[in-house]
Order: sequence, then C-alpha cells, then structure tokens
Amino acid sequence: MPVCFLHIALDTPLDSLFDYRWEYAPEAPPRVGQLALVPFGRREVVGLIVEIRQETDVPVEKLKDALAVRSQLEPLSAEWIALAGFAADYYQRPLGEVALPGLPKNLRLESTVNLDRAIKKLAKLEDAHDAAPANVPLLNAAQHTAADAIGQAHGFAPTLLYGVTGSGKTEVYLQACAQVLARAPQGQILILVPEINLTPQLEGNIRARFPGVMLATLHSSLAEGERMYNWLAAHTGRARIVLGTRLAILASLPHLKLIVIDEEHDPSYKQQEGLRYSARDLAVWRARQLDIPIVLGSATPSLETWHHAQSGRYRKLELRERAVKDAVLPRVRLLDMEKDRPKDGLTSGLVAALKARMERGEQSLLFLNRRGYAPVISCDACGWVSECTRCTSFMVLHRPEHRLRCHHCSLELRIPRACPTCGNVDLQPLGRGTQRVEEGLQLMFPEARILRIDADSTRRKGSAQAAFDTVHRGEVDILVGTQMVAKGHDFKRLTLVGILNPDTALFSQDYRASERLFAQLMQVAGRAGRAGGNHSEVLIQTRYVQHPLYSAVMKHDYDRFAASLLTERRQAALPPFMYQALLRAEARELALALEFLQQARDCVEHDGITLNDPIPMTMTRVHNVERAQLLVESNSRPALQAFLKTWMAALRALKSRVKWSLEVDPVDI
DNA sequence: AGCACGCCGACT
DNA sequence: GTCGGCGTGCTC
Repeated sequence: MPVCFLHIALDTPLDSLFDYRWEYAPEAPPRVGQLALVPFGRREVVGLIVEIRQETDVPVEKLKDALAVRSQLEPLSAEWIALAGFAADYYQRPLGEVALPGLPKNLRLESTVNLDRAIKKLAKLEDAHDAAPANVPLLNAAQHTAADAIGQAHGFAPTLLYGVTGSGKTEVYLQACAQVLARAPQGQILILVPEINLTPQLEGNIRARFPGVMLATLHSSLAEGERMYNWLAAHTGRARIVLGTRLAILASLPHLKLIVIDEEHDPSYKQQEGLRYSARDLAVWRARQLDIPIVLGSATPSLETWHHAQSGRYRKLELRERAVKDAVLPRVRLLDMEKDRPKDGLTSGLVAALKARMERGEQSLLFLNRRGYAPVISCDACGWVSECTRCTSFMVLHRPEHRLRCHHCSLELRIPRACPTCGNVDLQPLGRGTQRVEEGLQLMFPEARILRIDADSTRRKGSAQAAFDTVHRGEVDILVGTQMVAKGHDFKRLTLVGILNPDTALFSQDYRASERLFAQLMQVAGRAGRAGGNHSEVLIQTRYVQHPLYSAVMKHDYDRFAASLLTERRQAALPPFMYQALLRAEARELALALEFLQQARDCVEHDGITLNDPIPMTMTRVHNVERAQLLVESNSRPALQAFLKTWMAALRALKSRVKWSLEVDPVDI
C-alpha cells in the first residue's frame, strides 16, 4: 500500500497546517481539495487537504495517521481553495479558519450519513437543464441596454448597476442571467442579497422565471440538512443559480459564470463577528480570479464602489426612470421641528398628512430607528438615569414588557418603582422609541389600525412574515417600524412615509454615518409611491432643514451628495482614499487593554504606516469587559497588507493574556 | 479555540 | 478529606 503525507488545514487559530500519514489503495489516491477526518489533540476533526506530500518535516513521534478521506465528495477546486486562501491572507487569519466554517456543518462531522443521504437524494433528482425563461416582461430602453451589457460581457467586467428603487434592477439581473444561462450550458450564477428573509419576492421571481433550472438558496436560517443539500447542489453543478446571503460567497461553484450583488451598499455584506469579511469585496476578487462579469446593484452605492465607477475601474450602467407602471418618485418634504414643535413626537404637518391618508383609506409608515418605549428613564429630582451596570450605555424602557433592558448585554430589570438614589417616585421616560410612538398614535387616532414591526414585536419565528402579510392584506392603517421595514417589501397601498428623528446621524463620530443615513432614507422613501400616483410623499422631521444631506434626499440626488462626500473623504484622508485596519483589545481593566495596544504599537518598525494612539472604544464597557482600539492606516493597500502580516506574527509572539483581534477594512470605528 | 493538566479555596 | 476555580501548554 502506498503511503503519503496529507498537508491539512484545520479550523484552529494556529497559524500553520498539519501533516498526517495516509496509507491508501493505489486505485484511490487522495486528492487536493478533499476533506479528511484526522485526530487532533484529543479530538477528531475534519480538515481540508491542501497538498499531498511524499515527505514531511514533522518528527515521527508526533506524526499521526489520518482516519478517513471523504472520497464520495468531488474535491473542492483549486479556485475555491485559492479564494479561501486569499480571504485568509487578506483578513490575517489561518486558512483553516476561513475554509472550514465556509462548509456545511454536516461535512465536518465524524459520521458521513448526512452527506451520503444528500448525495443519494441529489442523484435521484431528474436533470433539469431547460434554461429558457418564462413570462419575460418587456424592458424599457435603459433596462434593455443594461441587461445586454451584462449578459454579453466577457472576462472580468465589474459593473455598477445604478438605479433608484423601482427602476427595475431585478428585471435587469434576471434577463442578464437568462443570457448567461443560455450561452453557457453548464454555467452557474451566484446572486447575493443582504437578507433573504426580507426579500422573499426575489426567490419566487427567479423560480417563476426559470422553471426548468435548479435554484439553491444558501443562508443562515436554513436547517443543516437543507444547507447540506443545497450546498451539494451547487458543488456538483446541479444548481445553476445560487441565491444567498453573504455566507454564500464561499459556496463551491465549479461553473460560476456571473455574480450579482443586489443592494451592494448594504452593511449586512460585512460580517461583524469572527472572520470580519466583506462578501462584496470577496465577490469582486472571485470574479477577477475567474475572469467573469460581476454586477453591483444599488440606488445608493457605497462610496468605495461609486469611486471605482467614477474612476472608470467599474463600468456604470444607469436606470433613470422607475420601470413600474405609473410609479413616480415620491415627493420628499422637510418638516421643520423648530417651527412646528412636535407633540408626542409628531409635528402637526405629519399628523395632518397621516389624517389625510386615513381618510383616503391609504397606508402610512412611520420610520424610527429606535426600538423600545424610551431610550432611557431619569429622575427629575436628583438626575439619576437608567445606566446599565455592565455596559457604557443606558437601559432602554420597554413598557409593554414592564422592563428595563440593555440592548448590548441583554441585562433585564423590572422598572424601578422609585429612584434608586433618592426615592423619588416620579421617574420620567426620556426620548422615544417605536413603542412610545405607537402609543401616542393610538391616542391621537383611536380608530386607526396601528401595527409596530421591530425586533421586539417579531421575536417569534414567522411572526415578522405574519406581520408583513397583515400589512399587505390592507389590515393596517399606520405601520410603525425600525429599519426592518425599510428593506425589500413593496407596500402597494402605502402613500406616506414619515421619518421621525434622523438628525442624530448627521453629527455622529462615525464618518460613515451620513453615507448610511442617506442610503437608509432613500430606501425607506422607496417604500412609498410604488403605485400611489402623484400624492405619495415622504416627510422628514428635522431641526436642520438646511442640511445638505436633506437637500440631496429631496432632489433624489445621490450623484451630487456622493461627490461631496468623496471630496470630504479625500481631504480628510479617509476611505476609500485610505486603507485601514483596527486592532481591538479587551480586558477586565481598561488599563490592561490600553497597555497591550501600546505594546503592540511599539513592538515593530512601521515605515509608511500610521499607527494611531490606542484609545478606549466609544462604548468602552460591554458586559463588564473594557475595550480599546488602535487604528492603523496607510494610503497603500499592499503596504498595509505587508505590515499586517509581520505585525500579526509579532503580536502573537507577545503572548499577551489580553484578548485581541484584528479587523481589516473596519466599518464601525 | 478546545481540551487537558495542575495547584490552591469552601463544602457535601 | 473532595469539587472546582482558571493559569499555561499543546495540538501534525
């Protein structure tokens, strides 16, 4: 029996690969890209074979035998391993920590029964390779041009599809997909969306359009068995279209010919824990690697993408008109809160507009990005406020639940009867969240059917969908919601969108806040006027009617707004003109975290790289852990990458007991 | 990260 | 006398 050494990536923070001895039958040699079950310490784990070696440097006494090779599965392609390898290098993590969590859990179990079951089930499936689209609607001229440009593109062709809500971007994607499917008999397409649960229509649209083609979805709320099956359908090439959230960027797609990123600016493409990758950025890399086209669609592109489109690195295709019949862009008006003082959070202008909708039997949406009843309660007598004991934050009043709740560590308390410091029984809620707005509205409009949709009202599985169905059936007059209501859903009877207090984002420490606010306002605005004729409107309550962000929103003028933001960013040397990484440290004592960061700052040479002073994070304490950070900047991406690599090695060598992590291209600073 | 081993405090 | 706290050491 021949013997070789398998060089294997394992899901561990250790920055090295591991060799195992493997004795195999000559007719079934192991292959790179296969998975293997191996003993690791006292455990047995599944790893990825990255190399087959005839020799090893590992001393014999350490070397162990692999337990099994998963030969029933086609190996992962060299391209897929290269993608995981790129992500690992770029985000400064070991290969195994990227590659293995990117696979369905069932593939990483000791037992292969689930895998074998999925293989069997897939084999029974009849071959469906009729890529002909059904019920193809006519496109307007701009859509037609865009669909052809994408569908006919060859080689790496990154394209920004820029079009307002309702301009028919989805139809462009679908018709471009049809062209690719028709041209490439095996070809696969990857479509990424921000959150699949919020865009249920798209999946239905794709299935209806391509009834003869297998579609597989990949997202985090799939059951493991389903995820295994869908992943396998993609991996074997059976699924021609894969629709998924950011995690689907690591799907194995051997015949990938086109990538579509819908709402490319959406923050949920950025993973915010563990490996903090940007699915959008990885998608662009993947498209370049495979030399295939990629479409980035948005009404409010990220400044990174917009910058590339302006500089000509990405092609820009624009859809100017709304493609939905009769739909016009809603009129946006500002309600000056300095002149029209709000009562119960609502200006008289907004109340009048709500009333008019009620009388006409139309729906209204009030958007407020703050859940709970009030963000804090306080004591007028002594100045006490409801601070969280574990976090640098306030405890939010949730009145229906009779609770104070910290939104950062989930600490819950009963509402105190009296002030804990002075005994005053008259504690006042300050500010307002969706619950309080709902309450005020109900008093103002006793007849109205009011529904609140936020993370609290939709805790149970399926309740969000049920709530949205109620709105669609027309059983709601006024909808109050957080950003949950801003995405995806078309509310046919909705003709008024009121935006309650967007001003805080105007003066945020986070320089990305205004970019996000603009996108969010445009997105919520898009909920109105889809079929509302010409009286659909968006009312924004603000104290800053002169603010340029609002003027841009009123004119639906993303171009000008983006241009001014880019000028600011260039002058302030911020992304996309600067490349950043963030070293975070957490400890029981803030001083320990800061001390570690200072050590990190001093332990290496850094020519051409700026290491800023370590500072406590804005929210210093969360769940009794103190946090601090150090921002690293460079105007050269390769220089930053090279520095980070040597820095990581030096940091690991410090062997500090402080918990630390590095984020490349951070979004929240 | 897991998962062990290892050496000091409060309890069935 | 043990159960268990988390320090530190290792994983081919």
